[in-house]
Amino acid sequence: MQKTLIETLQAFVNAAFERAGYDTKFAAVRVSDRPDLADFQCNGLMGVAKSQKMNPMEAGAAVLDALDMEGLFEADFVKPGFLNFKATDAALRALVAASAADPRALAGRVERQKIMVDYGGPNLAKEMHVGHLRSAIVGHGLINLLAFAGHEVVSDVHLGDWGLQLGQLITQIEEVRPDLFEDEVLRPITMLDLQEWYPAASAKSKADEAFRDKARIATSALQAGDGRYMRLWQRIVDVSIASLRRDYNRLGCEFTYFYGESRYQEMLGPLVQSLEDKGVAEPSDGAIVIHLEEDTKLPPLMLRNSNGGYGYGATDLATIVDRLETDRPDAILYVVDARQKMHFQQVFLGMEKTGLLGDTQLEHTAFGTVNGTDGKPFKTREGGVMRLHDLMEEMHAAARKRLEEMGKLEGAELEKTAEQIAIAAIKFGELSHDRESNYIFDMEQFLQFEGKTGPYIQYTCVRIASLMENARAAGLEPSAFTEVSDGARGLVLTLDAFAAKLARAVETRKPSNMALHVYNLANATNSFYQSNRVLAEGVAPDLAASHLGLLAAAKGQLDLGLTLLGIEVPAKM
RNA sequence: GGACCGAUAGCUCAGCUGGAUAGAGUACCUGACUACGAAUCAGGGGGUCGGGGGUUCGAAUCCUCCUCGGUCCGCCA
Repeated sequence: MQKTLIETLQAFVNAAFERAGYDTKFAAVRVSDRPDLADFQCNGLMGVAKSQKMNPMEAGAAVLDALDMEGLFEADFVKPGFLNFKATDAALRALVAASAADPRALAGRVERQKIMVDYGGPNLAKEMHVGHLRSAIVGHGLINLLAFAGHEVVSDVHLGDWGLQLGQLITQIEEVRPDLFEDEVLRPITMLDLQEWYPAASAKSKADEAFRDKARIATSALQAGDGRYMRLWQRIVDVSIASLRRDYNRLGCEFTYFYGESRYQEMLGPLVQSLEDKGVAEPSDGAIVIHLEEDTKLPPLMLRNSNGGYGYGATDLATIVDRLETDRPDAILYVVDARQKMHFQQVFLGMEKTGLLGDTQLEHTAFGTVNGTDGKPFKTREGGVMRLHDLMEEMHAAARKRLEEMGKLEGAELEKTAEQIAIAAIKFGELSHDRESNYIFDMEQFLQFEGKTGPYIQYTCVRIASLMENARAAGLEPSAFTEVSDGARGLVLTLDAFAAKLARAVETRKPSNMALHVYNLANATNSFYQSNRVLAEGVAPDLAASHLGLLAAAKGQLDLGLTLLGIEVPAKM
């Protein structure tokens, strides 16, 4: 593994701080926010001065004196107490050489863990809509990043295929389409049907108490394994999963397991019973709950309601127990809406109290809600939710239109590329936002392919690839990067930041760190490309080959970064 | 009533453990295509970082109060 410039520099600075007798906690080196003055900076000397009650200038002089950077950096100590560093040409050349040889060379390694990512989490009988994008895209990006960083990753979609919602749906079908229960006339059920029945059932359940009771009874009957209900349920499952898989495939989301809540049904009774026997769970108002600590101010975790039905508190515990037994993960990440924060606090605390958890870490990798331009949860102009399928179609059509205008592609190739661009726009639009904050979904902005977008980054890759081809045709091949110019400096330093951004993305579970890095890299690449001609009159072959060498390194990292985000790079666009 | 999250340019968002002139994109204005691909690049205008107080040599960042949003608060998931 090749060390990055900043890692190398950090080691030098740490050593100097030690030699000067200062705590290395003050030695942190960062990318300079004043690129006109320096590549990297260390601000810790003012902290040293404070803690040692001395003048920062003295501390700076001491560190400067103790600093040995083997000719790779130049140091400068300025006014209030900033230690500025500039990488030498030799250091920049070495960095590009390593990155060009293998874009993965700069990435650091983590202590390998087995991490389970629970993402997706769609409910049956509902088609996916834009609200499902975040879990799908953030979750999938996270899987790629975690695996690339060296973790062993397994994933599970954790379908909402059980519980009252299904009881409601079945009750609704009983009322409007009793014929569907007759096995001999197996009429097909479509997503369109479910799309109609499900919201109706949900609304009726809120308004109509009699319906609600029937739905509860139906739920219990289903959970008890009633034959008629189970056969209907299975048909709903089949049609729903086909629809879900279609959308997930199109987004490129992969799952180790496509399990649902129903899988744990058999475990619920015995689990709750055993917890009751152990004294962890106890009766409360006719229900069975786990009381959480008083000082947490959390309500108790409900395991079984007063009707004898099991809720998702029990299901979530059973799911964890099952995962601990079968996969033995070191950590389970729940890529789930932030609105469920309290629920996960309850589940995690409840799980601890069972004594079954061991060393496994449970994390709620929460994300904010998707709002419309009015700041309220996203709705289309017609007031409904936008189907994910429709969003993808609209994006595809916009990309197709653009490609037709460009006139470089046609036929099947054009369609394939339009799809790659559409998915890139959607994914980057999602991934460039911090997952924890809410964000505003604006179709106008999604349809934008210029500026800070996925297609912009793809376009950068396509152009560099095209340049490489032209150069080869002209008899020019990339060589080692030797000609360090001011224009190249920014690009090299951006290449250097990859490892730190990757590490941060993995630590914080935020793919946005990588998304923004890839954008910065594309930006730096375009900037360099624009002002450093390769194939032009009067450009010396050595200089051109050196430029190509740098661009090759940039292209390698762009491709890698996009792959990690789950974004494909078209050959042409 | 309790708890959590948020408020940064007209709009959409970055800003890592407090640091040197608060950054992008978009929109607006200007310049660069007989093209190494203009889905690009270069430049310009635009900000009392929601408000008050505090800590500090130094605050968008930490503490506190207030205002305004959003979310959650035992038998839905």
